[in-house]
Amino acid sequence: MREYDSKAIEAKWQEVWEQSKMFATPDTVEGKENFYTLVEFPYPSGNLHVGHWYAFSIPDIFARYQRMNNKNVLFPIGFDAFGLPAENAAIKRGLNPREWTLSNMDVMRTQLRTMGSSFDWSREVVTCDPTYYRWTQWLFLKLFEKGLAYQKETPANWCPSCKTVLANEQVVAGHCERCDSIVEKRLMKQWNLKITDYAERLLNDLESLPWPEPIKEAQRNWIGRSEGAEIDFKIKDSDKALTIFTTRPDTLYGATYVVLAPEHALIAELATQASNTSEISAYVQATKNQTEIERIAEGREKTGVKLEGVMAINPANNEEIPVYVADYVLGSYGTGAVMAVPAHDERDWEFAKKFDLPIKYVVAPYFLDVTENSKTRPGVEVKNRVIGVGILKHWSENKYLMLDWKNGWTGFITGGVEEGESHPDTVVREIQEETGYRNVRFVKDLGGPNIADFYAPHKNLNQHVFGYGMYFELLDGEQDQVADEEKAKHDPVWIDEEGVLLFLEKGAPMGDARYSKLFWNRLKTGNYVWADEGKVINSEGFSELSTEDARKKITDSVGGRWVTRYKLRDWGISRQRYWGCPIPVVHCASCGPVAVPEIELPVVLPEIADYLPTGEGKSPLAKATEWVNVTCPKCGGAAQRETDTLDTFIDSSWYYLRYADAHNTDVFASLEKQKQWVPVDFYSGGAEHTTMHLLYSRFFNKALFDLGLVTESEPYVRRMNRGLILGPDGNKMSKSKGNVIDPDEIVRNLGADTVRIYLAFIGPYNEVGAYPWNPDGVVGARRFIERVWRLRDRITDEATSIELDTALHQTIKKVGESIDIFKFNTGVPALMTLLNVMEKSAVVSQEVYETMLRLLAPFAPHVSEELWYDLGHTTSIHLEQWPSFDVSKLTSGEVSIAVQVNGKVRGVLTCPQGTPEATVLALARGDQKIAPWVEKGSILRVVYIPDKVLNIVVGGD
RNA sequence: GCCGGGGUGGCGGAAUGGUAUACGCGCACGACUCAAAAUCGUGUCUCGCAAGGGAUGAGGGUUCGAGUCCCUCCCCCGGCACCA
Repeated sequence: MREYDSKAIEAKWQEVWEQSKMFATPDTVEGKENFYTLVEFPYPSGNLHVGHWYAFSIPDIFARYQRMNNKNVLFPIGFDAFGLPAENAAIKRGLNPREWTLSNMDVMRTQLRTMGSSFDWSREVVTCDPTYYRWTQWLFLKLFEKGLAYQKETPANWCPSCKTVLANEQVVAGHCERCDSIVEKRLMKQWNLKITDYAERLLNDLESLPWPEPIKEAQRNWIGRSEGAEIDFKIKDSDKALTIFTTRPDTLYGATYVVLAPEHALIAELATQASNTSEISAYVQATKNQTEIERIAEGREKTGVKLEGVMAINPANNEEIPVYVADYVLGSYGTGAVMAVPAHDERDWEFAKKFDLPIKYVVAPYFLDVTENSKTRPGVEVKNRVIGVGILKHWSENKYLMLDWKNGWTGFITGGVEEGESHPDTVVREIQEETGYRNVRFVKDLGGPNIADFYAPHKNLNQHVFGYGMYFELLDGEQDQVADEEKAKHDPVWIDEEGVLLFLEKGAPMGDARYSKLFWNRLKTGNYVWADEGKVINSEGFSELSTEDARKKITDSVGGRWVTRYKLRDWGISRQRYWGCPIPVVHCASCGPVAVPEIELPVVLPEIADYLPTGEGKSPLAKATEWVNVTCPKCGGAAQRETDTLDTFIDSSWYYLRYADAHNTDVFASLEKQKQWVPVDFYSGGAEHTTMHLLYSRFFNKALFDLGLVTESEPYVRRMNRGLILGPDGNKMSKSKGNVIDPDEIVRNLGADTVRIYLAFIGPYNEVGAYPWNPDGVVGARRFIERVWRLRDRITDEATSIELDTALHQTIKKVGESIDIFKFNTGVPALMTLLNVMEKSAVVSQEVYETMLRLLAPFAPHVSEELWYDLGHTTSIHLEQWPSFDVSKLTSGEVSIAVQVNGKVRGVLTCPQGTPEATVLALARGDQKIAPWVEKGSILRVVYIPDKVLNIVVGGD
């Protein structure tokens, strides 16, 4: 047979499929279910890279598979064509952004075809085309009418290089996501969408979506729902009060100062009351002008200024506490003011340490012992005990003194505090009594109390213990005699630093071990903050309540309000750019912002000569004065068009709807067509869009749903984030590293089918992995196709072996399952394994070979088509049905059973399928390899997993 | 720091709690060839002559049986950056 010429074959079939419009999708097909497979559409950057191949050619396998399973599959494609790169090209190279974009799209269309992808090009959507953005504008106006789009003067992220505003989400660690410049803050009047109105629904509706849990979790965190209390703190000598938000009102008694965000509205008023007005305004001014990056560069060192002479009153205990302004409190979250509880919040702790503010402990770590031996016993007397826990260091070595109790317990030196005795005195006394050491120096307090409940068997008491930790150093080894009575109870042992925690965990009652460990960690790390739950202490009538219990009770007692807050902020959608969808609004001096009448849509983006931003934060469109100046649609007076354009995330928030009805000139998508296709059955895209595009799009869809414009409240049924293809060196591909793989070149040399097979094979597509491109590995994929090609010459009409038949049916099952769950990296190997069996078989029937070709067709569409026709068929293999497997042919009737003795495999028996346990056992005992192991003892138990494993448990002797 | 995902041969990776290392790459040897490439065949976790032992980041646990489930710890990758 002739050579496998991938280039000629692929060109030929791509042409045939295109001419015959094989993949144009009708809206309905008799007897077929509709199935909508969507891949995030590309930005027309100019060139397809390997990442695009991974993004589009792999879901193409899935689309083709669904078609062979009798589905009417919509697999559309288009371009997310508005965006900054076009504008940058215009500015830097003097090109026309539209022409730049359109010519890039032409190049990419050609490249996309070389994949052999089965896109329906007849529904192509291009967001910069007026026939598309007409509807983007129309939908924006619907949201505007509904009150979901509004203008707001807000501090915006300002990129001095792009001369444009960025969304919070587009700022990466203080830098512009696109150009990497340092981002500043600037006040601007901008359009926003009220996504926060939908926070609750966006969160709750995640519940029933069959998405991967990590994606749902990321959205939950992004929405950031938290419940807490709003509590008013009165200002002394003033009728004012400030409202703080806290998720931990249970720590109210520990609040020792209050902090306002620099943006807080009350600062101006309070500053006049303070004696250091100018210092305060200087600080506020300084933080305002600070860029995000400067805040980070500060190394997170806390800064702030006290409002001298201004005191707030803690409503819980009426204590007067100072008020600070500090930038570690954010104006955009909660109420922009917090109560600071340094004992139970890391940030407050740092700030309090720096400004020497009081620290008050109001939550005790609480440990309830749940181990069998020492959990509290019902009906047994409960005794309160205050104990001192002493960590004692050796006088010359890095070792610590611990007790090894005869009852199996372990721990530091501890002792009950007696009436009138100080905590350190207790521990010093215990050290002398229990170990005889005399010369001890108290070094520092390790805090407390930590509370624990456990059962003490030697006293037959339930102990309710308040533990206080202390650190001591031994001055020398001078030692008294220890009483015999003490010696009988425990041995003192010196444990080196690394061994301390291990020794504790070995035998201490769990409660004891955990609070002892806490004291140890405080000693080693200096971190005294307890931000977790526990028992409330030092809080008047609320002491001894669990923190959870105390939250609402303390809130109620001070007249606080229980509220729900979200991290999610409204979506800023104004962009001071040219190359975007014009916002269809006219600003009138007397009527305010007025919607452009529907009949005048689209507001067409005018051609302009100069694409540079004005530099004052206005879009270059502001320079198109003829376009800008219009009459007000409402009053007929002079008015100006809005010159900002829309965030491109708006364009991509509804494109999946347009694919369902791409050519409709009356509506953006008719309800009838929507019902046929929406929701999207499967949506594949990049992990970077988990919280941006994916959340925006869900919001947009829900808003349209409420307007009766769409039929589904969730747009995407199944979602998968794909991974990344790295360069051969294991790094992200980049021109500077010189590790970029050019797919065009590889397709030219090895063929599109080879690249598809290799990408499918490289790793699991259902996980967000990163897979290095291995140039040798690609050759393996090519070799596989060539072997399939060569095998064609060996096919005959004779019947094939049972062995081959079994392998075939197993492969049908395996490959289908692998595609269903997007683990193509197990499907391709299954095909390779089948090929290995076929090559070794004396006879390969045409039927078996053709079945194998059908399994291969979604992966390698060109070569399978070529071979299919070569075998005499006159219609495309891609119109064939996916083969079905026969359950009875999945095994050859013989199975190999692993025989284990005490869990270790000692031999393998080949038996007819369904052999009963007794027979297998008898065979095992008669097997000369297995028998000696069985005979080593008497059989205690036999576990038999039919057709798989026989485990013989042999006992003692 | 917080959140999420992972640690299995030389490499990419496979494995409903049931014979760990499928499949591919690489490597070694052999066949074909004057020779090479291509192709085909055999081998390839590790220690051991063998019988057998040991390995899925480390340590413990549950189980007849653990890469898989539970606990403690270490390390790597991705995302977010003071969210009260």
